[in-house]
Amino acid sequence: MIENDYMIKDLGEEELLELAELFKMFADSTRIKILYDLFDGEKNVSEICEDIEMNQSAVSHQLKALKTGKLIKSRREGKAIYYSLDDDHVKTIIEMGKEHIEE
Amino acid sequence: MIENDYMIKDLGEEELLELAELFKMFADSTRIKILYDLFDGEKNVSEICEDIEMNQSAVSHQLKALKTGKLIKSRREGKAIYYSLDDDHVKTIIEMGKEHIEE
DNA sequence: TGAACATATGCTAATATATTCATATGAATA
DNA sequence: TATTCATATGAATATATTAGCATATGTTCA
Repeated sequence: MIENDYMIKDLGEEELLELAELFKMFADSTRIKILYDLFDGEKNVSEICEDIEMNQSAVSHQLKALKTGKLIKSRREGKAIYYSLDDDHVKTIIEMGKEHIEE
Repeated sequence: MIENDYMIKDLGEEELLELAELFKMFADSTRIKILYDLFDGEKNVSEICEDIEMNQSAVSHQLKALKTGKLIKSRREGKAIYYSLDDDHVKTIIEMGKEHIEE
């Protein structure tokens, strides 16, 4: 075993840092509202703003964070840009969280 | 449907806020190291400090956060206090995150 | 090409969060 | 009961994060 002390199992320090980064994406109310809003499917920025009742700038900033975090993807259609979930795990992770708080 | 716009599905605003709070617990490297350390089972504060290489005060502060968030529980044994995971979902949630980053 | 629309982005102020230090608490034992 | 060991806690500081404003970019269409 040529691992660090607390890496006896599967995850090393780097992976744990990556995990923390991932969970940060879910750890903000604006971002989780956006993600949850996209459970429905693709939506453009204006739709998202209306749905979650946040202004365009705040939403755009968080969309960027989510995209950087690879949780959503985008495509342009004319003037609008449509966002959608980029990973099945997003739903699963939120579902797990949901089960936790429901107890 | 007497719900808000973006509450068409199962989760309302309050629950989404709660979810964000929950994911905050996993969104810090010190906390996730602690949680992962406890995958092994019960450990006291000193052991955790050694395992994750953080000083006692920082660890204690984060243990308190995790306990307030109901993710861990504690019991005293003499001078030492032993912490352990308080919920099966903790493992599941981390596992889901792990699967995400492994792709 | 220039106005109008949709979205992105740089900057800033407000706020939140984590770590550290110093010290307090609580339990064991000499 | 005084000391030591294990842990918790309050305060201060450093750092990160967020939202909002102003403006830039890219697209459509008259």
